[in-house]
Amino acid sequence: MNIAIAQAPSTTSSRAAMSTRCSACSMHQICLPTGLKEDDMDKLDQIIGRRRKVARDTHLYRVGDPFTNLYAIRLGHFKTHQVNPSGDQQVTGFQMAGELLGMDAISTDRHHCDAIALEDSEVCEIPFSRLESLFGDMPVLLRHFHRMMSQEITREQSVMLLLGNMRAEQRFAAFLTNLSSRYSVRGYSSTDFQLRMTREEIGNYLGLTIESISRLLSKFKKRGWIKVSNRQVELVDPATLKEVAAGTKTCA
Amino acid sequence: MNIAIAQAPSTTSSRAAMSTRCSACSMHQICLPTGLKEDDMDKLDQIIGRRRKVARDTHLYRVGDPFTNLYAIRLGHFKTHQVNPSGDQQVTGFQMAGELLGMDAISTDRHHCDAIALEDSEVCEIPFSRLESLFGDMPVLLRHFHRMMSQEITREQSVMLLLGNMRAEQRFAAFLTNLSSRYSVRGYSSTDFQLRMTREEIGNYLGLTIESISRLLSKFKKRGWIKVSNRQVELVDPATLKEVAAGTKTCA
DNA sequence: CGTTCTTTTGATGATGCTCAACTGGGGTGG
DNA sequence: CCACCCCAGTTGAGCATCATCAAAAGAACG
Repeated sequence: MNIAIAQAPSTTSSRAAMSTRCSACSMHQICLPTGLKEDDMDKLDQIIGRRRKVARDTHLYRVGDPFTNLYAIRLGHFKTHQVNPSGDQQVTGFQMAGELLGMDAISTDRHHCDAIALEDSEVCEIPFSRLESLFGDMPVLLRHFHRMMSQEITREQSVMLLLGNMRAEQRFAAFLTNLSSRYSVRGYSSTDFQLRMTREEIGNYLGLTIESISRLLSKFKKRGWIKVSNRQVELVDPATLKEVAAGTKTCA
Repeated sequence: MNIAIAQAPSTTSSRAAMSTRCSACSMHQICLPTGLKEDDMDKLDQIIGRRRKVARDTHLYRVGDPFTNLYAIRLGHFKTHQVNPSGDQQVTGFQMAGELLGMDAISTDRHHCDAIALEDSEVCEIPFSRLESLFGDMPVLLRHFHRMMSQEITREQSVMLLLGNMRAEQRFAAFLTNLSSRYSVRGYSSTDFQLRMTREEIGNYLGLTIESISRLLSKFKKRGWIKVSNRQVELVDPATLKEVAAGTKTCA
């Protein structure tokens, strides 16, 4: 709960435009420009104002902030969370490179959640009104934008399934499996990765307590399904984890 | 779980185009054509192939069905649910007139959930590819479409908050309050309405059992917050219900 | 090397589930 | 018209899962 607001002297330099272009970005096969031809990608490049650094534990935006930009993650990891009237939070997602942040703000022109960097990260700032002005001439871009919004809807539906129907160990197995496949798509190891989030954040996301997460880690480790050392995780038996996630196998 | 597949002889007639137009529809202030001028609304009308009746307990679409249409609800109520590999379901939402169904299918061109009518209903079939062809010339339509997708994302986020953080009574109060405000927007009573869904469906949606729902109804009734007779509900003390939903008040 | 924060582990308890029996309304058929 | 059935819903008793509380151990950091 200790959100460091430290970002002091780097602010100006961090907002300076970096010369990186979509076509040179390793995420362009996943991110917004997917499917675009060279010249269309250039047009998109031109409206992307700046690449912005976001230091670990700092906010990219907060609930209530006016909505002007979508953000594409170039590098790093984020979490988003909602806050309800009585003050407790719900982590609604963990986002990684190539994913889009801020789509929930379109409906009301204000952000509905907080987005916070889990590590030092970089995002591309996409002014939404300028993006809209491109849609008329670039149906491919529009199409892919719709796919990304739709994908977000689908993702949230699976979280609803997870929170509404699954037991603790099933949720956690699903969580690990999900991370695994997302890293795999990005060309990283699907079996070895660092958890960028604390146990508390994982627990919050999965509707469980930090203690439960800790116990689940120990249990899975004892079963020989994973190896854990601090934040470093190795999925020793991904197949079994998938079965547990699917509910076809219980660890009694 | 008994899904009647009866719809036999009415099929052909039910799919016949009805002459109802967006401009004449009571939902056009809420639904897709929101904000459109007369002539733009006409263009939209022209691509909406048919108004289709969907009998109670029948599917509008199923998981895996190819995606060709979005559906705007003209009349009636629907539920959507997901099914996971081990066969159990999660109701992901209850939809009413003016709301859009099928947006989760855009990303993969296949439906990700089942949509089922809770009562005899009517939908407008919106061929998505034809809708896309309108976007170029009708920025207002595109804008509102984005708002509706974004709204769906926000809605699901609040369900995540509900499932992840709230106690049973809080969830149920939030559920009633949500229905109340949606009916209010549509010009119906915000305090008197029929539940179109079974206790089981409510429970599934809220991550609770049918027995819990029943007990909560009794408890709220005993407290004098609501009146219940079968599916008919009256919110006697909506203010308190909102407090309970917000978590500022517990019923110890 | 001490301080602080995160994580682990244990003991206890409450919330909501499971199982079971019962109630009541609506439809059907004798 | 009444008896019956069937299904949705209600209510109760016992129990499991996971939360809560507490304490100790381990990592991170100056």
